[in-house]
Amino acid sequence: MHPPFSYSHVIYLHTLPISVYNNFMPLYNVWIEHSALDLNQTFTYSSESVLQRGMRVKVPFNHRDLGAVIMGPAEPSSLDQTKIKPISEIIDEQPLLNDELFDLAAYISDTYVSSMMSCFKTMLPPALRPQLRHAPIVYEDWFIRQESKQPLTKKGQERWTELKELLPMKASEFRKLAKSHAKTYLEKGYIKIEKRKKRPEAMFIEKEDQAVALTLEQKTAIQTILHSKNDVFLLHGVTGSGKTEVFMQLAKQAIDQGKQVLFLVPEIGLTPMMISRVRSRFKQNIAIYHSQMSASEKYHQYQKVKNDEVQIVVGTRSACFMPFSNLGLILMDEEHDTSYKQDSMPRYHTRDVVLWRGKRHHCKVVLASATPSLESYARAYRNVYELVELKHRISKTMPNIHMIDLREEEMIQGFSKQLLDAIALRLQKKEQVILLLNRRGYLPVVKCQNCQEVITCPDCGIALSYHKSNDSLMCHCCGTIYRFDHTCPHCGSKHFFDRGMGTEKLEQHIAALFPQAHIIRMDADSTRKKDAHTKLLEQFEKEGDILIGTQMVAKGLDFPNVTLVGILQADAGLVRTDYRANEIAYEMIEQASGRAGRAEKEGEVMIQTFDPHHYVMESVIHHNYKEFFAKEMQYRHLGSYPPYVFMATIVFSHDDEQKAKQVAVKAKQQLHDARVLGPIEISMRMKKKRVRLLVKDKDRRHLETILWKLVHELERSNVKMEINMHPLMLEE
DNA sequence: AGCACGCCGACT
DNA sequence: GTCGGCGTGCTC
Repeated sequence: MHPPFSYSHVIYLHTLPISVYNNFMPLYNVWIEHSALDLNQTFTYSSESVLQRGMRVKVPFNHRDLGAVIMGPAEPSSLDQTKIKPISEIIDEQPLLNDELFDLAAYISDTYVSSMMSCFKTMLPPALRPQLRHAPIVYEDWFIRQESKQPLTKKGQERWTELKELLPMKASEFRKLAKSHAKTYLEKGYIKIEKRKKRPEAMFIEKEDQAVALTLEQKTAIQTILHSKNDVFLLHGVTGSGKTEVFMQLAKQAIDQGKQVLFLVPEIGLTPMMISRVRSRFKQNIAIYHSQMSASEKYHQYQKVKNDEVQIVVGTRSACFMPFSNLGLILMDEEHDTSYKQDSMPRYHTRDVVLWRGKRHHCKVVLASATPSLESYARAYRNVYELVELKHRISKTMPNIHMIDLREEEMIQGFSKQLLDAIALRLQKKEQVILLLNRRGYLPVVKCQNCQEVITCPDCGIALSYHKSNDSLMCHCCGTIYRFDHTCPHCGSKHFFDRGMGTEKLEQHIAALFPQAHIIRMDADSTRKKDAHTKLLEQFEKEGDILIGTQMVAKGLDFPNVTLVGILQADAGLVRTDYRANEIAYEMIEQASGRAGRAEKEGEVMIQTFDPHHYVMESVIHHNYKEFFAKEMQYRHLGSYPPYVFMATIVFSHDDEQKAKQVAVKAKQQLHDARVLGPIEISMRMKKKRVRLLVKDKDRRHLETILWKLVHELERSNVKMEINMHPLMLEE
């Protein structure tokens, strides 16, 4: 029926109608969530509705619908108007992210050179991530009171006067109480059913926790923080000095002023216990957020904060993104802990996030640790942060530390006689012992078994790694390969490798030596099951004599009856396989020492070492962090490491190693105005060969700028590139 | 990633 | 002629 001319008209309508239509429709830029591509650019779509920044939508993208987040209105620019498609679905009626969180996403994207979408995904609880339509909300029936004139039996009327006071109540609970009456009340209209969102309450081990009297030192610390004109504090308190109590009192102050508090704890086995302590102090006013919670629990806690139902949030890393409206204080416990840095994109550090939020909310931020990170202490040293110190234990005495010089000691199955005697003494006194075994470095380090000399790179100052395939030594910092002649340059010995001893083997030995003792082993193997960590510790507290384990027994434990801590291979961490090796070694030994003698009984620490005069050991003996700091800063200065420079690693991965290397070399050329080390080959992951560059720059902004430029220029390459800004470890 | 497009060989 | 093999390239 169509006349000939209308045929061409139809074609016209099919090729250009959208542009005609779009002249009347507002345009929006959106960020798209793509399963494979890390799209770090906005795309323009049209919509009839008025949309706000931070709302989630669905958009057609290359023949399918994808989740996206609105950035804001777009100008009808030079972009080919015919390409613009309409938004297919609007998910949120209100923006999911408020202005502050949106700006925070932009800050993280900027400083960690990662896409905006990856930031959104990290900041939101799993249930609200862009690709999902709805949060998994579980409903349950509740009974609500209602007026009714319908007659009841005498008995029914009597029960009703009692029961009506309890409403509203969960239907299942009411039925238990009212039995058959429930049905009658419902039929006669005295109650009605309402569907309510189920509120999953996490399981907690309730421990009574009450405010305790403060020491003068604690009081002074609190007063300093409250009345200082500064906003950021580094609370350096020795182990057992009562930092937590200082936190609690500061938090209470802020809450009493009607403000919100964020209390961050590291992600370790003890996290649930620490959280329950804070919870028992603050009761109903609290939201809890940590990695072991389910998606629906996280969602619920997130909503509580968003609806202003709580005044304090306690949680691990991801809790730093909670949607606060009126933040008055941020507390970050154990600020040196590596679990505060995310190990996937965006590789943000929680410390940076809380400093940013603190500034935004004009609130105080307290970073605390017995062993602060070198970066934080350096900032305190330069008065960027105000240093507040707790130098004394509540129990008054720090544990005595004995170095056991293994060069002069006879060893029995990995234990020196001195240590064995000390253990026997404690067992006799019915006191408890913790034995810490260092994990050896993950790279095969070449260490002379005769004189303990470690072969290091003359340029980078870190230990060389042995590569079996070509019987050579390689520096994993700069990539230089050295010949290995199997002779110690120091003493001429030819014995280089030793067989390390695992926790399991040591447990067997100690069990054979002390057959009557109850020994509990804690390592990656024995704590794999859910809650195994908590159970093992409860068991130890109740009936254990000896707790033996890897670094996880060094952190946060607070058992009053532990009077001896033995560190078996203290030197393992002193080998510089990484620029932070000594910092980690110091932290571990100092933290482990802190587990001894926390109450009235005096504590003792025994450290087995081949190198008792190493500066890490000497600083530990005197519990002298400042001494360690000064020495370590010299090393960082000489080797050009943080905090003297800003660093980033770039990992290139591909099936073909040569291809990855080619792109890395190209990248290195582009980064010519920074100091670039590598490329070096690193361990494979996901069946891909990987190659790494290390970039150093004195100017943080400059480093960010050149890396962003690199990202844009290598976007089209088929070699995957991952940037780790301010890495805490070089090897992955 | 996916999905379309395109260019070639095999087959009703 | 046309069905389907998979290499290439793009996604508002």
